[in-house]
Amino acid sequence: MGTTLQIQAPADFDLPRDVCSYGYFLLAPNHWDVDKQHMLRVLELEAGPSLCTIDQPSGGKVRARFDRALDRAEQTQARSQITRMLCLDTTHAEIKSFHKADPRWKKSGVGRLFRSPTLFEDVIKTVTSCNVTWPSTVNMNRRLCEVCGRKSPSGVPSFPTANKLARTRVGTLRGRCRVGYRDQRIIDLAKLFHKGHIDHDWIENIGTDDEVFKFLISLPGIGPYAAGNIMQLMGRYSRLALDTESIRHGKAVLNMTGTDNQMMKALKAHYEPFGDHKFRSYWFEIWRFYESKAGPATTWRRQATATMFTAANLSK
DNA sequence: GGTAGACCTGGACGC
DNA sequence: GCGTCCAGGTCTACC
Repeated sequence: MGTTLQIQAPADFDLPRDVCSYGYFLLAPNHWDVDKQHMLRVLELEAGPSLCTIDQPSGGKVRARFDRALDRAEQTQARSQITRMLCLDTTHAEIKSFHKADPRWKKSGVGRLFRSPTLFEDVIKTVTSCNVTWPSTVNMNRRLCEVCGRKSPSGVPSFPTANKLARTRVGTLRGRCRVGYRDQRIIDLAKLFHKGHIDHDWIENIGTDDEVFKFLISLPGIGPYAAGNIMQLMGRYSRLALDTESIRHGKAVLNMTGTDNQMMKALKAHYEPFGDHKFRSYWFEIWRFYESKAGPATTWRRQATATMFTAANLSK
């Protein structure tokens, strides 16, 4: 008999909307069940991995059902991981302050961005999203779980821990996980996390945005785009994560013109009025564009998006 | 400080 | 089916 947890959620939290708010909800080991409108994924806990089904049956508390019994310490750990994934610690008041800065999103209520249960997983997912198209990111994450993850009692693999990736061979990551030149960088990052060289409290809560950005770009495989993205995944929305997709958005949706450098400057100026919320304003514009092309995100299936979100398709 | 080229995978395309 | 081209962000060497 597995454990079931009931987790308090903010009054404005809406599971399907707030899970299907950022692309990582489509990356393994996350699995969004379109028919049942619930999330399945394996969480790495103290006594080993456990498959967890997360839903919000009556629109109130979040329910998490596990495929094995969890002791008290594991329950605390699971609550903390789920809270991070779903941004349950982002209060209604914080969302309202975002809507005050950018009222376009007040009606839909969006404001929380889905993320991983750990900062480490968010960092590795970001590295796998650099210099590749979305289908490759989907495949890399699937293979990382299949090759390096541990299986829950139900036989579903987890996302590999920092400890595991720190001990994985370069050849395994390149040959079997197909991460390409990112192999050594992933191992180096895993070692930094595993050896405790990343101060989670400082990076997530104490350091200023400028200090944290400077630190992130000093890490292997992390440049300005990746650092900006990791910052938003920590709830720091004051910086943009600009890439070629931003250029496409600027041209197609904001009617901007010019060279790439001019476009980057214009994009920064465009989102400046949103201050500390600028990443969210930028992101929900992009997300709205994707949904106009592919339907509501709550209906997206991982493999379908692997062909949907190619530059060729989006520019059509 | 700015720029060019290498890094690697997988999709698209032409033959 | 095979070969070629291209997209994608980071890193390093060079000016």
